[in-house]
Parts: sequence; C-alpha cells; structure tokens
Amino acid sequence: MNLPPLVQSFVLHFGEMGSRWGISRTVGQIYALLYLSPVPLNADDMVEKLGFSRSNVSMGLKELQAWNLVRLQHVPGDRRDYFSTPDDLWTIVRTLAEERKKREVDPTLSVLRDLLMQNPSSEEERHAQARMRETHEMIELLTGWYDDVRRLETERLVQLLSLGAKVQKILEVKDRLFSLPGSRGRSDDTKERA
Amino acid sequence: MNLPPLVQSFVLHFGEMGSRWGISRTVGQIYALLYLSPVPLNADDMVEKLGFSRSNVSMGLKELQAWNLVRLQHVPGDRRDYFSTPDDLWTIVRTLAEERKKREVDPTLSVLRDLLMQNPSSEEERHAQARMRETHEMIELLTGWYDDVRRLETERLVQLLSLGAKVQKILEVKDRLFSLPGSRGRSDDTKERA
DNA sequence: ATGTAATTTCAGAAATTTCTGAAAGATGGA
DNA sequence: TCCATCTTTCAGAAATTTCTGAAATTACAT
Repeated sequence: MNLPPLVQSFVLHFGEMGSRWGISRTVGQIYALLYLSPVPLNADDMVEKLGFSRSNVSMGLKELQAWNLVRLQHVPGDRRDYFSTPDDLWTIVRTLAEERKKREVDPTLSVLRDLLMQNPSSEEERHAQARMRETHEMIELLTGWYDDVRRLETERLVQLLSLGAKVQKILEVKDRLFSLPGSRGRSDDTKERA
Repeated sequence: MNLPPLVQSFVLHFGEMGSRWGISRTVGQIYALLYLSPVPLNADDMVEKLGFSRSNVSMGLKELQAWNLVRLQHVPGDRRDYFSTPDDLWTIVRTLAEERKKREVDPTLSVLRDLLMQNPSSEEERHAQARMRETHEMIELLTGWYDDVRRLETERLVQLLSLGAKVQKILEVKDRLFSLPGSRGRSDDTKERA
C-alpha cells in the first residue's frame, strides 16, 4: 500500500468497517481513498495506491456505482475513467440511507405485507402474525419519519438534529398553547400524515 | 426445518437479512424464531425446528447474548436454559441501536480523533484531515441526536417520530414568536447542547 | 464422590466470499 | 480499417466465514 500514513490509517479502518456492513474490505478501501482524495482518481491510480489487482478495482468500482456512491468523470485529453465522491458529505449520507433502505427495508416490508395477508392456521401462527404486524408497524413508523426528514434541506435537517430531544420541550409548549383542555393534542398531528 | 409455513418464511427472510448485517444466517434465524415464539425455547427446541447442529445453536445463542438481545430464563423443574426475546419491540430496537453504535460508531470516532491529533506532513494529508474533520463532526452531530432521543420514553419517541418533518413547522412558529427581528433564532438552540 | 443431563469448546470440513490473471470487449484515434 | 489503450468478465485460486461432530466442561441430583 502506497499512501501517506494518515490516509492509510483511515483507509484501513474503513476497509474493516466496510466488512461489518454489506460491502467488502476492498470496496471500503476504495471508497475511503476516493473520499479523501483531493482529485479524481482512475483505476490505475487505485491499483498503485492500494495494491490490489486491476480486476478487483474494476469490480469494486462497479459496486460503488451500483450504490450511486461515486461520480464518473473525464479529464480532457485522457480517455481513462476518473472517479470521485460527492464533495458534500450530506449527499453521501443521504445516498447511503436511500440505498440501504432500498436493499434492506423495502424487501422486508414486502415480505411482511405478504405474510400478513395469509390466513393463520393455528394458534401459533396467529401469535406469529401478531408479532409481524407489530414489526410492520414499527418499520412503517420509522420509514415514515425518514421519508419526511429526508426531504428537508440540509440546513434545516442539521438544525433539527442539533436540537435533539429539546424539540420535546417545544412540543409541550405548543400543546399547552393550542390544545383544548382535556385533549392530548395529538390527534390531528398523527392523522395528517396519511 | 420444522415450522409452520408463516413462521418459516419469516425465519428464512430474517436469516438472509441477517447476513447483510454483521450476523450470520444462523444467528438471524435463531433470533427470528425466538422473536415469533409465544413461549421461551431451549436449545434442543431450536435444533429440532431449524435443523442445524447443536453446537451451532450454542454458538448462535452465545452471540445473541453478547448482543444483549435475548433473555435467559428457567422453567421450574427443568434444568435446561430457555431463551426469549423482550416482549417489547422498542426494547429490541433500542438494544440493537446501542450495540451497533458500540461496535461500529465508537471505534470510528476514536480512530478519527486519533488521526485528527496528528500533524499533516503534506498538502495531501492536510486535505485528508479536513475531510476527516468534517466526517467527525457529522458523526458527532448524529450520535448527539441519538443520545438525546434514546433517553425519551417510548411514548414520547413515537410521538416525535409520527410528527416527522412537521416539527419544522412548529419550529418556524416558535422562531417567529421568540426571535429578535433580524436574528435567525438559532444561536441559543445550538449552543445549549454543550 | 459418582452419574447423568446439559452446555461449551474447538479442530477440521464445508460453504461462501473475495480476489486474481488471462482473455474478451469497448472505445477512439490514425 | 487496424492498432493501441482502457475496461469488463469470468473461471478458478485464495482467504474467510460458517458449521459440525467429538470431546471437554459444567452443574446438579443422588
């Protein structure tokens, strides 16, 4: 591996982390390298810096493209493909969330919906289905929230995240101000979503 | 595999999903089985229902215990170990988040902090460090938020999630009500966190 | 203590995933 | 067109992960 020490440590760490996620060590390293690079890199650059085979780099780049995580560009007068990551880290995070949802959450939701349609033919299956219904509801709640916040502009999103649980306080104020006495002040909020 | 069809489909699906996460197919299946089961199960039950070796089940249970995802219990007059998942799905989700943070995020933060302490010895390293700083900040923002909301009672958390991006609207109202003219109304919100 | 039932460990087998080199396929001049 | 350069594909090699059976360990009852 042919990299400045700081870069190398980062690249190695992300390789390891990569394998805890769905991606391979190689792909993790390629991405880390691109992420830190001040300029776009071509496949041979990566071969040279990371020290694995040309074909492995090719595979890795293909996978990163499937994840929408890299941009392919061209340098004038050079017909090799150059790759880079988006400059804005938020763009990367959003893409990551989107793609993971597509690969992991959506298929699960679809399986759950399918199983919930079927008729339980025993007490055991009835209980299992109840559990699945619960699971389905939680995932819908979570993805519903995600679907909402991903539409926010980054600045707004950051603001919201910085606030953390303090939103809670503001909600309480709002409840006190606008709810009818006796009401919990939630009905209209929760319904509107649908 | 010796399971009612509904249960089997669910178990198989979670086995596959499991391998997209850090856990093996086996572990995923064991957990899915426990999750759907109306009663606690012992290791032999699992061997019988899932059809893999006793030792594999033992390993799987050990891993699930390391993740804090199962409860070990005993039935009177039987000295085998029985396992179950928490009844409350939120408890499971919270544990999952906690453990994943511990395994994935915390080590990354620590590597980043370490690398940010070091002196860049080239323009390339300087640029890389800037990128790492950005990364570090984003992770801190995200985990800060997480740290905040995980303390909420479940009911409050659900309320917050149901609200989705509509909090934004309420914040705008609050800004209009309480900000000095010309101020963006953010300074106190963001500072208070520290 | 001794025996029995249950659990864990662990070395190697089996399966899966990752990686490579060689060959095939593109692409863009001359 | 042909040639040079770059990229992709793919079959098998290498590495890693998962799984098993046998042996070791633990825990409890007599």
